[in-house]
Amino acid sequence: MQLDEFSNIFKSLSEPVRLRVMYLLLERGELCVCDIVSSLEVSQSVVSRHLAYLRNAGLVSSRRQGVWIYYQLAESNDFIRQLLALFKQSGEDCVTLKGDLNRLQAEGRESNCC
Amino acid sequence: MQLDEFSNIFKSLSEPVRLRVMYLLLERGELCVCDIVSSLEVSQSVVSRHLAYLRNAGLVSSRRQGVWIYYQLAESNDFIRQLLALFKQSGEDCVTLKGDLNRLQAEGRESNCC
DNA sequence: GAATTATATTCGCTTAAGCAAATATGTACA
DNA sequence: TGTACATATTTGCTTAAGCGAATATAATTC
Repeated sequence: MQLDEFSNIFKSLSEPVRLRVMYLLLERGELCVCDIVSSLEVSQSVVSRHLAYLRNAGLVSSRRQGVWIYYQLAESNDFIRQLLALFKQSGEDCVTLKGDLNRLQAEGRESNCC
Repeated sequence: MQLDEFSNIFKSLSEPVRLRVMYLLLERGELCVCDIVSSLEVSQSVVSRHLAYLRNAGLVSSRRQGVWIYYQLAESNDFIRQLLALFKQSGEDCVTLKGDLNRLQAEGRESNCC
């Protein structure tokens, strides 16, 4: 890994909404945009732009299934994997991240999309 | 750790000059500003501003000794320690980071400051 | 206390990155 | 074909963050 790669990864993770998205994907594996939107309680266009950012950065990948687009963590090198594992573990104590996860699970039961 | 703390740490590490400074400190423990300046080959004011940024972020601390100000890594929590350890390890393969370190060692022998 | 050196900070400027609102694209289904 | 829905992208704007050049501060030495 070269210097720009390190800084790009850290920059990708320096934005709160992107961190929240990454945490959900770390915990849940694969999610469609509408689930992320309602879990984070952030506007659709904001979520979409940050997903595009993460995709360009190579941190997530997406697949289309009908109308829905599912995002998941991209395959990545040792550094990124370990970094994300560390973040996942340390995120346990984070109120916001846990809240997102709870909202996701709550809405999963009575989902109106996907 | 809460969400802002995560994002602030990542933002601090998202800038190439700051990453280079952090790597030198990880490898060498304690350095004065003039050593960092000549090792990175970046202007004094740029280095100084990034050091201030890192200090505000709580990632480094400094002590004065006469005219010189020495910087070192600050004490920090598990997340930061592990993150930096991972970065240090992965930085082994980075041309720029290794170059900085080499220049630091070379100039150490015939140092004109500190 | 004046000159020198190391470091920090300010000023003026430019570029990147964020948001909200609006619009476009692509799929499904009648 | 047309309407509806999920998602992406564009536009216009504002704010944050970077830089170089210049200036300020603080310690040292003469």
